Amino acid sequence: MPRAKQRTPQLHDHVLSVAVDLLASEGVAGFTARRVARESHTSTPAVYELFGDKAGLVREVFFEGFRLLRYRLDTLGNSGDPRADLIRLVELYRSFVIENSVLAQVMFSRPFSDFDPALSDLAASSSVRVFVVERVRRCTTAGLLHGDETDIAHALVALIQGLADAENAQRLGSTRKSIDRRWSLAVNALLDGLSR
Amino acid sequence: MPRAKQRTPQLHDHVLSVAVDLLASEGVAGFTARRVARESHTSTPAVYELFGDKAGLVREVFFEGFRLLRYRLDTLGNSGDPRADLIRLVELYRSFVIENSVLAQVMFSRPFSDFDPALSDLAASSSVRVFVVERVRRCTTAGLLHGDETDIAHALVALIQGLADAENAQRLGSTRKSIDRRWSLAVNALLDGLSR
DNA sequence: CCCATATCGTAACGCCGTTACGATATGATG
DNA sequence: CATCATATCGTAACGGCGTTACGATATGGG
Repeated sequence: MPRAKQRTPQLHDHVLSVAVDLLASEGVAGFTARRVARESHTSTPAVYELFGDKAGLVREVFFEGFRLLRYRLDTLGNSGDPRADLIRLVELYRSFVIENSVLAQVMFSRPFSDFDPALSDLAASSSVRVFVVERVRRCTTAGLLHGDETDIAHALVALIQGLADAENAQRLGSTRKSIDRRWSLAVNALLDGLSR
Repeated sequence: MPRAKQRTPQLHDHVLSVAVDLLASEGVAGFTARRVARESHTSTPAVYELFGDKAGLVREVFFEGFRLLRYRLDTLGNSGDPRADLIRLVELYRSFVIENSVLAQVMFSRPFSDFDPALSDLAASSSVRVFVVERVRRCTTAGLLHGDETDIAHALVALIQGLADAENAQRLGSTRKSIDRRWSLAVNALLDGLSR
């Protein structure tokens, strides 16, 4: 028998964890398959056997991002005020995108011209939206919002995404105060407009 | 005296025009300095003398994008119904982003890990927002919207951007009908929420 | 002890961004 | 008219990337 295999699922997980860290620390430009391999103390062909190609590596980081966001959302409680809970959902979503800005780029933009999420990959993002839909439904059943929950969730998520992108690109304002004010204005206006 | 210069401002403009076309036709992955040079019937060092580096080339495409968007917006008339005009502004903005999706990526995402728009570059995007602010002001002075015009413009642009990104990524829905419905719901809800 | 073979990493290929540098063209000079 | 100085040009090089062919290697079975 030949030598024991080193390119195991364990190594896969280790490399993926290193990849997520490297992406956060070095940004999109520093994220190369060779670099990930070196940082993981393995060889480049090992990474290619484990992930197929660079797009495959990015895809798994993409999935990991949605998993992390979902974990964060799951910590949200239920205060009995569905609209206040929705506001806190927005704040959590915002803080995730701001704190993990490069990861969020991979999730919501396509900074690597390789990996273009196919429709099947988009299931990851819909798993997060399912969560939002559920919190929206609590508002509609309480009579605080009116309309289709999925449509409302799409609108809310799009607004959050647009605001977060603008904030990340320093397009939303120059002071923390003005940025906060615009977040609050936009989200409250959207919810107000949906409440009648 | 040495030979006549070929790397003139005229060549600069020609290369830029080729670059914009190449970006649209080949996407981010196919957009390389070498390729732009070849397509422009010139040499790679010529492109580098004219634009400094690849980031400089992308930066000029970025500016050109905002110029084109601004031209489109300038075609908007004044119907006497400021809110309806704002809706048409949204539709024009949307169609621009959808029709020029790769160009819009360069304007609003950072698909090239080189070029990171500095604060001075963001003046380009603010020139467009100034236009939006003006149309919002017509609503506020008519009593149709209430609040600071700049804040409202930021909220509206962020929503448009988020919806357009979602639509481009096929995240906003699977049918034209549902996508249109969500655009309409979101924009009208935001304006409704700002109208009191 | 030797061998078959699965597994490994070195090194190659073509492409990229970038630039050094030799080739070249052209007006000025003797 | 021949020579020269020099600004301008494009070829070709360098290192790094994604990707992979292939020779080296380790290890259980005969």
